[in-house]
Amino acid sequence: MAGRTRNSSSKRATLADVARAANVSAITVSRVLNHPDKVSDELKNRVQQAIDSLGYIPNQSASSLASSKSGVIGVCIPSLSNVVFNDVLRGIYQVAGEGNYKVLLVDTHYSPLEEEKMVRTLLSQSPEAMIITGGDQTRSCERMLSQANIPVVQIMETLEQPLDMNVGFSHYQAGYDVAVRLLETGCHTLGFIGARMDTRVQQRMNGFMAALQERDRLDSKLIVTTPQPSSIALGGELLRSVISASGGKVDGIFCCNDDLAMGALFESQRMNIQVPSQLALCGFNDFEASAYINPSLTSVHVPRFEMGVKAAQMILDQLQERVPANRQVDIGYEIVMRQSTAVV
Amino acid sequence: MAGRTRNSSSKRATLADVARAANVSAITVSRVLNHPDKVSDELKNRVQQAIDSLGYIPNQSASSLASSKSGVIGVCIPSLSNVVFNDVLRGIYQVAGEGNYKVLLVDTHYSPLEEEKMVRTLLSQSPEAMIITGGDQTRSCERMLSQANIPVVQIMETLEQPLDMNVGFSHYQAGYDVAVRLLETGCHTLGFIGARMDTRVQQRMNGFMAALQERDRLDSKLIVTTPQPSSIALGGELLRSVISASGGKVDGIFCCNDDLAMGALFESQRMNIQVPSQLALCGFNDFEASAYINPSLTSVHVPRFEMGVKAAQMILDQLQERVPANRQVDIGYEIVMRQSTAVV
DNA sequence: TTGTACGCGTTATCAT
DNA sequence: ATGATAACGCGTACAA
Repeated sequence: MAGRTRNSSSKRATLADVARAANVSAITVSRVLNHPDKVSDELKNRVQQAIDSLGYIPNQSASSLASSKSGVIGVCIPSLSNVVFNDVLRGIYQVAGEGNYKVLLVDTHYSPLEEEKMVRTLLSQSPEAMIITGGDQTRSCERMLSQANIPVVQIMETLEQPLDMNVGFSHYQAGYDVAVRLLETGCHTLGFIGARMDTRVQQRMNGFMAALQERDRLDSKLIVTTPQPSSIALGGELLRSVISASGGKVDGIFCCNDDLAMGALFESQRMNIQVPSQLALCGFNDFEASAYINPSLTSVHVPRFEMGVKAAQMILDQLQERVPANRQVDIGYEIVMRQSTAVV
Repeated sequence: MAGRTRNSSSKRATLADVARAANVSAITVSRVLNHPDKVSDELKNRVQQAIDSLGYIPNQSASSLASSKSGVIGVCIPSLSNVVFNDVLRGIYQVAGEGNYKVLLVDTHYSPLEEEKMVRTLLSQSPEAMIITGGDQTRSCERMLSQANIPVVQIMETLEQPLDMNVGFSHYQAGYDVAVRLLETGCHTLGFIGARMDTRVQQRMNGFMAALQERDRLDSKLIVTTPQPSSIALGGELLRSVISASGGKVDGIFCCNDDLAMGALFESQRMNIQVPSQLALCGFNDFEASAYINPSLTSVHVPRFEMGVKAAQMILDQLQERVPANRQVDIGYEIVMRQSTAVV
């Protein structure tokens, strides 16, 4: 009873309701909405009025079912808290929005099994395309994805064998390059601190270690990692570990991301260790703070927004049958040398 | 032709396909999926095998249409880049996931008009509930929301007249309290820097100014704002503005968020201004870095994750007909005094 | 416990 | 340019 007082408790208007109000057939209403050019101006006006007065909102489920077009792009990222994905998502949302696609976003918590479950959930929404992070899917997940027969873009890293399309860069090469650059600035004893250790962080570490190994500079005691999620606090802890492992001799550290690097920097300040004269620090991802902190932080800049944009564009191109120029894109990166590493 | 080579290009399996393969009726398959307890073990096994071998994934559009249950919660936030929403979203996703709800997330770019459009888009997906930021909706948006007849939670700030449910805190009171605390630490000339200036930032500013006004300490020249999006770089610029507007006399600044505060801190360091002895700084939102930076940053801590959790919980309670204990929750905040403000 | 018939709201197809 | 009819894939209601 009480609930019946507002007419808002009456059922949502349907195409048929609008059609009745406008004295036309349902399909005409549908056309006004989806192919306005195929309807005469007179009917268009009548229908539009009925739509407005009824507050009609199309039922996308019915539309999807009838047209097998959901207008949804599924997106899988490993973590909602990791700021790195903010920019990527922004790029995806921007392009998707422009193309009138909705984004269904899920968080896999860095777990391939959870990813598999989430992909199943996404696929049940009949997405027209998927964007998924990295290449670490379960077999079953890969199978679902390929059976879905929709465009799939794997992002964040370049893959040897993408499921379909791919936008990213080589974390291995980036790590390798960082080692080389740090050596060039005169570092002698290099360490690495890494948290979370997902496949991409591992690649950075592998590249870094390979470069050192090739030059006979690798001391694996100075490679300190933890599966814990990355944080500033952790950066401080890991810094202490490396310093003590090196007996105080480490003079350059590659931090697997800028959180860790900032933590290491703050901790250095507290320990009265001069950066960069006593200790060089290099981060990864180039957060905004890295450029402004004192001393400013050398970091690996990655065009994350552009990566999101590119991924979404490749999908739209594909969906609109414009064949995308490339099915695999290396978006690159740039090591930005700042005050936390010595001038060469 | 080429496209026909993989059987993956054949159509997605349906309930009927599974039913045929398992030699049962469609409804039985549906029951295995949704009410497994109502099916005999034998049939359950047969059906499950058919499901697995066909790689059947339910069509949520059809399900939504038939049951008018979409399993979707719509979420509106004003910005994907603003880190503040990460934690809130994490809370929402966690609780929603546990309740087997999917989240459809949209970004309104701080524009009520875009919000209205996005809400329309969300509603077309027949969400079972909505979470929306703040109370600054257009009339038309409010109407749609109430006509949708679903639980709606407005988050991030406490509202006088919520559309439905509400979780947040008083930004006005927080700003007021900051002024009081800064005065208590011995500041004489207080300024404010604010960016973006959405309604919540305005509330913080209003509260701050009111406290100063009441104590005859308000110098409106020292209230410096810009509609530009907040950033660390901007914090530095705004700091300079306030300092010059005050003729160098400002000795305490409330920054509308931690980005700005960090920018102000970094700039102070470059200008050789001692924090807090010459200048006290207080931020807002208490990012992780604020606790570790040197000097550590006084800031207003807000339980964002908890806010997201609470909002989602209120919705689940409502959807499961457990009447929620409260329809409006003040999640509170805490001013965390650190090194960037003097000890009292 | 299992099945049949029908409807959910929309669009595709084919007519007019 | 407009309309009638039949899907789309699933769940509800009821029947057996």
